[in-house]
Amino acid sequence: MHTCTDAFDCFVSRVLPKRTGPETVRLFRTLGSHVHLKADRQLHYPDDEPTLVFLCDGATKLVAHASDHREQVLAFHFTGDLLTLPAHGAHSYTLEALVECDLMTFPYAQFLQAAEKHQQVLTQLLERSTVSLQRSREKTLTLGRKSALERVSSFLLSMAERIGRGEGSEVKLDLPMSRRDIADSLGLTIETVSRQFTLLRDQGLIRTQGRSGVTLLRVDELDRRAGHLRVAA
Amino acid sequence: MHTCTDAFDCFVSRVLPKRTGPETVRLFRTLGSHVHLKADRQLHYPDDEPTLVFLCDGATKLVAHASDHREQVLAFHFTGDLLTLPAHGAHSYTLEALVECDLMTFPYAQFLQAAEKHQQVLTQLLERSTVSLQRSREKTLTLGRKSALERVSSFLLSMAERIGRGEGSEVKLDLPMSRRDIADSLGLTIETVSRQFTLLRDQGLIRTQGRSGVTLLRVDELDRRAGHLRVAA
DNA sequence: CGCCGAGTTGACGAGTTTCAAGCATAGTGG
DNA sequence: CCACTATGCTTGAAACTCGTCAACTCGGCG
Repeated sequence: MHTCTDAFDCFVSRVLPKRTGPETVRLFRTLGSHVHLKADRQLHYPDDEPTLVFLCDGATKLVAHASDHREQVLAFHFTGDLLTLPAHGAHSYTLEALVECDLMTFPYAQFLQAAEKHQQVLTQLLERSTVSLQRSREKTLTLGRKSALERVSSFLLSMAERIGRGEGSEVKLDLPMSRRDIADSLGLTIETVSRQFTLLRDQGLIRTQGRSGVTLLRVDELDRRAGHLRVAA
Repeated sequence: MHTCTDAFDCFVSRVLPKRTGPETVRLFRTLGSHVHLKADRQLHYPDDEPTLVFLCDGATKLVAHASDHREQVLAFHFTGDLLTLPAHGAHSYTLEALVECDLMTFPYAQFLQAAEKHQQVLTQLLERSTVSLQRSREKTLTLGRKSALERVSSFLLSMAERIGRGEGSEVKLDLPMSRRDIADSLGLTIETVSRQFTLLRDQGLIRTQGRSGVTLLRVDELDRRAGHLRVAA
């Protein structure tokens, strides 16, 4: 469990550049608010302006809502991630906790204004925004052109990269999100996701332990199932 | 037709902040290269590093390639847009001209380094990157959770916003992309796209003139077909 | 005016969703 | 500590949307 101060220190050390002066730290501290979210709770924020969120500890999902109660998970975030929660437009967006979370929130416009005098902060923001864009683009390809099996394989590989613990040639995962979250992230139904897990298990590419435990046994084969381009070699 | 210098001036006036000193202009000029692309040609660039591209004039598509010759259009760009062409990772990316184009290209890392001393340039980059991310997220929702009719309606509305000419309650569009490009952008086939156009035409929501001309007759109804959230009112 | 490629339309089939039932898992209380 | 229960996950069958294949039409260019 972190205190509010710990959380901010965490933010400073991860996002603000090294050797940030104490007055800069104070500046950003006054802009931010610390929020603690229990699992399955969502962040409340003014819908008329975007919010910058730093995830001090935990895991979250960014959800877009369309008409008819349909939901699409746009991204998952883990400890140390920085994300922008968009203002509501043609669709609305919410940030929901997958597990108990500590986060720092900043009004986007104010943060940006404060950051203008600190290039290194801007650079950090830009870099993280670029990473988010890159992930979003990968997701676009996945949703637009891939089959259910390819999507689930891609998902497992991408999670392995972000929260996997390598053990020899295997990679162990402890997924904080439910099958529903995975389905909403991949544009599938929970039933289809479940069927693909079963398929991969039957083919000996993964093993599952309980609801959240997954072990990737054959990363190379998963890569092929994911429809990744073969490296010309 | 623009000369190389015109193109750069265009870049300066649109991306660099007003009142950029002449030495700054020179700095960025030396980093960039001017490229002229005929329709259907693609930009060649070193695949090991990302490239920053400013579209001085024309229209382009950013395409991601998966295995098996499948293509996904990640984004369309029009005159004045700034975009980042990612380095090849699990998938490869190309930028292709939809019509004759003038563009300026910059090695991303070098540009960023040069920009570090010019906060306003960084701010511009960040702002445009954020817009791209926002568009990409909307696309994610579209591809993940919408039917063919909703996707095509969303597409038409988004194009109307970017390149539409309002005429009374109608909006006229001159689409620079083919049905194949639209299909590749929406994760559908050309046949399905064609069928949705026919449906919307039969319902009196759009009119088509030739291959590229589309007139949106009932924007409100298209909004409903697009699955946008009704504004609570 | 005629050609060629882009776009449209139709019939059929594959893959995913939907609906329904049964099972496992993790948390709860005896 | 173990049975109980609620919830999430898995499995199966039927329905439906969209993709595939094929034939045909239209529009723009020589």
